Amino acid sequence: MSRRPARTRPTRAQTRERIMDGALDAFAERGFQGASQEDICERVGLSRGAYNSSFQSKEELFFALYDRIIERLQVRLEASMTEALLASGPVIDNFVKAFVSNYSFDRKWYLLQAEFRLHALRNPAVASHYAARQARILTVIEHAIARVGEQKKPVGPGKLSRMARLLLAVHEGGMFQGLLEPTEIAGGELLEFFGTLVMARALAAN
Amino acid sequence: MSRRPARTRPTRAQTRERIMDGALDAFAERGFQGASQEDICERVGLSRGAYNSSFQSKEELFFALYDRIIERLQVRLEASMTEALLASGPVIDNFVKAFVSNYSFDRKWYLLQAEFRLHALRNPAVASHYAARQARILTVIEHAIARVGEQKKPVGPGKLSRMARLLLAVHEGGMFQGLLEPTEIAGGELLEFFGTLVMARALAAN
DNA sequence: ATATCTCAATACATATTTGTATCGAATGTC
DNA sequence: GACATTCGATACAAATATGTATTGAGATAT
Repeated sequence: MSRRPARTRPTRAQTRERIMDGALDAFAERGFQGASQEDICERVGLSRGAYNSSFQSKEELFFALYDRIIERLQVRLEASMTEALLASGPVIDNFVKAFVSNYSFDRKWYLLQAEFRLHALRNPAVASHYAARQARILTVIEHAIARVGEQKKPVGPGKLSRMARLLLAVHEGGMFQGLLEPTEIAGGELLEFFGTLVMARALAAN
Repeated sequence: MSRRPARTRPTRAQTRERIMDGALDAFAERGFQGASQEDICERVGLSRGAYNSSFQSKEELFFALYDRIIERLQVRLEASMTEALLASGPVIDNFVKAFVSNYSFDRKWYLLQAEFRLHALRNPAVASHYAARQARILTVIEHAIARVGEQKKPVGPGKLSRMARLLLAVHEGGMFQGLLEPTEIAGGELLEFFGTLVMARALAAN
């Protein structure tokens, strides 16, 4: 009989996930450099042994964490984009709404993202990694914009790329300002402002 | 005879400045938390004694450094804005050009700014400080936009505020993307794209 | 069932950083 | 010119973080 005993010990992958959960909180609260191993571990009730056994270096943990976030983000973004484009109503509005509501990561996500950006700017190797990830997001946005444009007039590829980047830039900046001064301006407000007021015109006059 | 000997020792203010110079480099390269006292000091040939004698804490140094940068920035921005508005040619173009060329801090400045933003988001006390500084920049931008708008139709205050924030957001995001992928997109490109193509329309249709 | 192996907790040694104290040189005052 | 004071360099001590080694419990194979 090879009946296995009920598994009591978590799998390797599970503890990795738990460490990453702790790291997300710790990084958000104290920053990448400020978060110590102990810091990360005690948030999820693990010891530094688990940490060092799961990750070779802090960099590796950081990458893994960022990849996990980006992948989830991309999936959600893709889904909501296509959905918005198929829905009824003004396609531009749907598009922006979908973007705001689904790509608006929360505070922790923003902090991690910002942290990773800084890291990328300082380290060329990380920069290419980040750029590759961003490229995937940009592609999703570009597709969406292109399909919005179809209903008016096709958008040239160069312009498409810049518009996608512009949208991303507005989103990042808007998120920050929304987090910094929640009473002054809401998180997605700038992006909606940009989308409805400005971007619609740009496409209309394309 | 009270003839003073030639001063050989730098003034307190001067050494403070030197420490801040070192801090700017160190923070840009290794981040706020990553930069050690030794790190900062040896870049400008001073000892930790000077550091601890000049600044009570790292926070204080950080604030001082940021304030110094923001003040210089504000002055330059104000000057170039009024100049651009008085110059001949399309006022919108002048405005954006002036903004891009004068408010485009270099890599180090961007890194410090980003670092400070993160710090602000994590610390409420710092957040209000940051917001106050940003408000000064926003005011400058708002004035400029208002004056641009005068030539078309007055811009409402609510819209003015959002446009100023939008401009700031685009600038920040554009700077980052330009620094991350210099071969893909130039530093001020997004902002110019935004300014000439999009913002002009928004104002025209105001 | 026994043996082997893996994973995670604990303990230990090391390195890095910071804060404090001390000391010498430069400055300004009387 | 002597004296008190300030500034900045050096030395010292404490705290914190990291990496490695060891150990015990759980899982897998024979």
